[in-house]
Amino acid sequence: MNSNHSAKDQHLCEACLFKRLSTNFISTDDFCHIEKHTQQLRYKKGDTILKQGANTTHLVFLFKGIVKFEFENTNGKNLILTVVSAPKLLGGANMFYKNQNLFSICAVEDCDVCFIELNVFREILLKNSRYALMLFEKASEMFKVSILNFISLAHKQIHGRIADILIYLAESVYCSRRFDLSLTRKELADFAGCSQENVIITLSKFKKEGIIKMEKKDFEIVDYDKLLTISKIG
Amino acid sequence: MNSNHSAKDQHLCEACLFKRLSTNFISTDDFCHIEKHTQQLRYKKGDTILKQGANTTHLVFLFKGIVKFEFENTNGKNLILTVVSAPKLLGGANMFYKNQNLFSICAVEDCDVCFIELNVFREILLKNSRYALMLFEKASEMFKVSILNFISLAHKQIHGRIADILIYLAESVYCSRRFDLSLTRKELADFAGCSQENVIITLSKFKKEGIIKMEKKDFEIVDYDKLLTISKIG
DNA sequence: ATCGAAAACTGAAATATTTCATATTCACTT
DNA sequence: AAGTGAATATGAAATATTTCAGTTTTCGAT
Repeated sequence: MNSNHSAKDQHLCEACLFKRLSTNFISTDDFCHIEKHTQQLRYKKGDTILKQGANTTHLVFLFKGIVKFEFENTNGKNLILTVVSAPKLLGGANMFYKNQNLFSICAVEDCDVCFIELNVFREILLKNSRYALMLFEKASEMFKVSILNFISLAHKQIHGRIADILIYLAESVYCSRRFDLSLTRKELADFAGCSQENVIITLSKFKKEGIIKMEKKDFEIVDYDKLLTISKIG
Repeated sequence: MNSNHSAKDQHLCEACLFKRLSTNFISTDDFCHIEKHTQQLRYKKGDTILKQGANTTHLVFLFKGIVKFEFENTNGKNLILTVVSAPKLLGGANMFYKNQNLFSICAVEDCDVCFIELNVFREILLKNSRYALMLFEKASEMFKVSILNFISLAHKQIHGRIADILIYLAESVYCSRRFDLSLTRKELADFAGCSQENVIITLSKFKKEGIIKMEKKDFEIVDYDKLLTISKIG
């Protein structure tokens, strides 16, 4: 089932955003060292990129595609912690903690990623504290997003939570009020922490009230302000 | 109402855990530099130590007492993100992010804390990357706890959430199965993300079933295994 | 010691959410 | 082109949770 294979048409590191960002902080030599211990891979929609419970040995730079962070419960229930789109450095939360992956990272769209060896990366961080601090700021930013998700989940009802998710997807994942949703209704439910049926009912309601247009996977936020209001009142 | 005052009987830095931990990684000179830019303060139960929305200018080392991390919503609802007891370095999440406090930190027991100037601390981190990475690891650990809270909240019902909270308090805050709870029932509700009444009903149920003993603020976990089971099935 | 405000508690009604049963559509394989 | 399983959709019943109204208890300030 795991259909990744070394990408034939390798993206050149020259064009890579991560390289451009990094070489503002570290020497070209240091980046080359990272590059030597990096493997480029391609994943199909549905593939698992990092598996919950496995040892954290690599950092992942997502340079194309969309992934979900998914926590699988012992009783089979899933929870999606967040959804992010390229370009993004993944594993920030665990980046500096030698341990097991807290959650899985799965492709919800075809993805191209680079696997960077963590121990090599750590060496570079030790040599370049300014770089380390910059990356930690980025990780803190991700932490912030998680906290806000957490808050939404904790004291909003379904309408507010679904509104939050639609806003988040439009703002931070698809960067457009109209998008072709990569997630199933079930995955939306895992994201909102509710039942599938409740997602469907709520989306239908938003559609009836003219807040969104929705045709299968094709979504468009029509009344953004109303969505913000729903988010606010919870 | 803010009843903090410079502690008369200052704790000596010599005895401080934070100093002992730090000087494993940085020079005594560097630690003295931190010390010079540190202020020791005492807070009463109920006082706010760091205010949500204020600029993050200091790191806080809590060396005595218990605090809650509280997010205040626009519509007046509160959410407690976590509760931690001394000794602990607070502000790890925002530590390397020059910004506003995402949430308030309030004393739920009388607290003694040291305020450390963030810009001074940053300098030291830049000079001592090994120290920085060690602190990142600690911050990541806190992040992990938040994620697990988040998961509990997201797909457990009240029984499971209250069980989780009791386990957490016993294990990580009071370090004993019997404890004098510093939080009100309302605060427990803010922690569990539910109504006050629901907390009371659930605790009464646990008491009736012989899982806990509870007399006012005096709590004791009697049947720890049953609590674990409840936590597991959600 | 007393007063008043805040906290703890209880039961009933209202509301939100899940579960279950069933139908339809969609995507994909043969 | 037909068949299969997954995804989407809908309504009703069961369950969980909140809200409300009212009572008792606790705790700190005077």
